[in-house]
Amino acid sequence: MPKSKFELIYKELKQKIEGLDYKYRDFLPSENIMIDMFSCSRNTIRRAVSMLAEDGYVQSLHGKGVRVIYQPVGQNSFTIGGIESFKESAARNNKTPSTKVVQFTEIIADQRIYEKTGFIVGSEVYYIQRVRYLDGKALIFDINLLLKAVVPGLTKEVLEASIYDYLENVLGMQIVTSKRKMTAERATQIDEKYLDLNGYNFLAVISSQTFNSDGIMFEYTQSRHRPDYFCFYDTATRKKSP
Amino acid sequence: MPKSKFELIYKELKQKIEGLDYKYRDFLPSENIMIDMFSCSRNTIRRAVSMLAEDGYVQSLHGKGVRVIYQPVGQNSFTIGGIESFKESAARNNKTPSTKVVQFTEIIADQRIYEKTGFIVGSEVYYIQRVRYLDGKALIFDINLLLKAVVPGLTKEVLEASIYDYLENVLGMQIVTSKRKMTAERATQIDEKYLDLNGYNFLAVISSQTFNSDGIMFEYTQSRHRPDYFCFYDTATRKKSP
DNA sequence: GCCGATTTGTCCGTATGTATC
DNA sequence: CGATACATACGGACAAATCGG
Repeated sequence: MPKSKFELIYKELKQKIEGLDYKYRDFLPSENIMIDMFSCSRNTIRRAVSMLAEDGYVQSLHGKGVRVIYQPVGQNSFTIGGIESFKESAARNNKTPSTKVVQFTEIIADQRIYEKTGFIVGSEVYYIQRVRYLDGKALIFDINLLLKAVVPGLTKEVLEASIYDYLENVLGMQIVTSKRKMTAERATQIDEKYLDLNGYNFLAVISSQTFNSDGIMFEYTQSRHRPDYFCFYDTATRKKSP
Repeated sequence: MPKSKFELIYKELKQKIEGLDYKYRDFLPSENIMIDMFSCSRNTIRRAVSMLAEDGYVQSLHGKGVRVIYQPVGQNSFTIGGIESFKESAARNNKTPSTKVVQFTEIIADQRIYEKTGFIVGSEVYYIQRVRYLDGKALIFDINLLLKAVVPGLTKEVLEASIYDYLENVLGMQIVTSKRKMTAERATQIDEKYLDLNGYNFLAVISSQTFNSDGIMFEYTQSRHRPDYFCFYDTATRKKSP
């Protein structure tokens, strides 16, 4: 099942940039040249390039060309992309991840919950608290609220494994958009109870709403990370005026 | 000077969503209808809609329509994506901002600075430390490194006002892309010395690299925020596969 | 400073594919 | 099945910025 053309071009250019075929401050070949290289229309090239720009790999300069602004990462410089998921960061560091469910009940969303999560008042939701471990260290405290109507038959076993796998592979749901909010907060008594805080009295917190392919918000998650195991990346392009 | 067509359409749709003409879970008019509404081509509509999707305002559903996923927010917004200066964000929140320069020297980038900031070794850079006040409270500690070659004639007076104003309005420079990294860190002695921490012993930290319209990274900033005055928003759209 | 070549930016029209209902 | 809606792709036209002669 081949991907669409613009994705293939995007991927190829991205690999060439990461592989330093195109280096920091280089220009990409011009659009007309790439049209021949990839035998496609100009729009298709432009689409691939604009995706690279969103990723912070390149920057288009009117009348001049498309310049590479990607720099290979040292450990402290900037990588690309959003949040590193629990699973991904575990894999990258060769750590063994595990999960413990400490709370699993059902509640009805009231006004207070609506303001905090965005769930419409009266919705039946699952309320879940989980602790995430890396190599035996309790580093992340996760609070999940899931719309019961959208996620029927949720069990503790699923939660111990991966909600995400269950939604995609078992229920066939596609997750499309996710809105996130980053803050830094003082550790609560709950955090201290469950996490291995190693002297820290504060946490990096990501709160997020997730929308499925029906455009319905079905999940609210708050993920509370020990700060030394957390990092969040982003690329912004300036817009003309509000 | 009128903006481009897709921007006007984007803006109008955005306002209608914010004004609740199109509400959460509504569908936008179909593309064909909007083609008539705005008398334009399909591509132009699609471009405006995809920008709204990037902002987390709508979500396109193949074969069904474009659904609104915007919900009006509570009071605490700092930035909803995009690059925004301290002054701009203060103005938007109706606060009175001020700035004090506590350090302003020149240095040469060495290997250590390169790894931390991305400045090429040997570059001459200005090194600046500033304290930012909102309504008289010292809330943000900013460290700026600016490429001297790109920002000649920088003075303390400029720093007290706004670097971005100077760059954009005086030097006519356009800021295009910014890569950011968010972490939570323990407060240092410097932070404690200059900031009004109100009992907090940690900070929300944004480190960012900024690129100008020549595609050159000319600025590295680390912005250290008191956590209760900090919030960072982001919207992610799921990509198919790696 | 002007002109022309090159390059990216905006916009249009059309055709075809695919998902939903 | 057909109608509707979004997704991908193509090709062409003109504008705007840049650069070299």
